[in-house]
Amino acid sequence: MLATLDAAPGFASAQAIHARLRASGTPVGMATVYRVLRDLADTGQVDMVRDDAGEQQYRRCTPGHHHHLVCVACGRAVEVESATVERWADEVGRANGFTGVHHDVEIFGTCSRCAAG
Amino acid sequence: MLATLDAAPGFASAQAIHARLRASGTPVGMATVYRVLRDLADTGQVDMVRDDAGEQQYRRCTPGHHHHLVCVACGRAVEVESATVERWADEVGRANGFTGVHHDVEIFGTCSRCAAG
DNA sequence: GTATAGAGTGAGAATCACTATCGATAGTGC
DNA sequence: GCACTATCGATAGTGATTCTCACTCTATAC
Repeated sequence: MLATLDAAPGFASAQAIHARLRASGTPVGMATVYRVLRDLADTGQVDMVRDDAGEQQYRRCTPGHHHHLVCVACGRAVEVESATVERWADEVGRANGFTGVHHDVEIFGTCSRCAAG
Repeated sequence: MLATLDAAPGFASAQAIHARLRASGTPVGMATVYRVLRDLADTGQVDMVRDDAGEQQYRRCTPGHHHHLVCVACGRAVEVESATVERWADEVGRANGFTGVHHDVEIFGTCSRCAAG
């Protein structure tokens, strides 16, 4: 399961993971895929986000707070950390009287490999 | 339709908008709500995001690029602009060889009114 | 004033991702 | 070997969204 996630370059949808497992000869059920993915997401071993189509996308991640730079063409994702944004988000929240502030940041673009053709 | 969106303090789900319209005596169909919302989103008159439950949330927005500071308790949303993040996102994209870079940023927290009780 | 074409609408069916349930099976301790 | 438990896969169910289609309303031509 984790191996399958590792094999993917970027984000993979639950549907895609299920299909890939079946294709590789593992007759795993939809329910199991969702169960395992939810557990992994709970324990912070994978990142879970919703895409525009409403599908849940999972990705093998290093633990800890970070953001992603995602290629819109191939789905490859680069992990990004920045004290700048963390500080900015905190400040914006505080300036508006918000408490318990957290944030989501995603950067999209076309990676050099895809841009090259 | 726009008036109904304007009446909401923050984000409103398609379901909620539909319910509110029906409640206010406008026997509008689900299909129409989604049609209009999609059109409005296409023309940039409303912002469309997906929440964790996979529902589409719509919000009346000022046109142009900006981000939101959203109260997790009441849903109230404050529009936020910052050259800092724009610059940072561009830089991160460029540093990793990405082109056509854009980004999504959402900040969450509890607003002072909700924190007060 | 009447007929017709066209766009827009609402109700309900269909679809899709996801979740809950349930019976079957494998594993464990006695 | 037997009873119990945990886990799994299949399947039915759920809820949001989209599609379909018949209907209505408006504008235009006659």
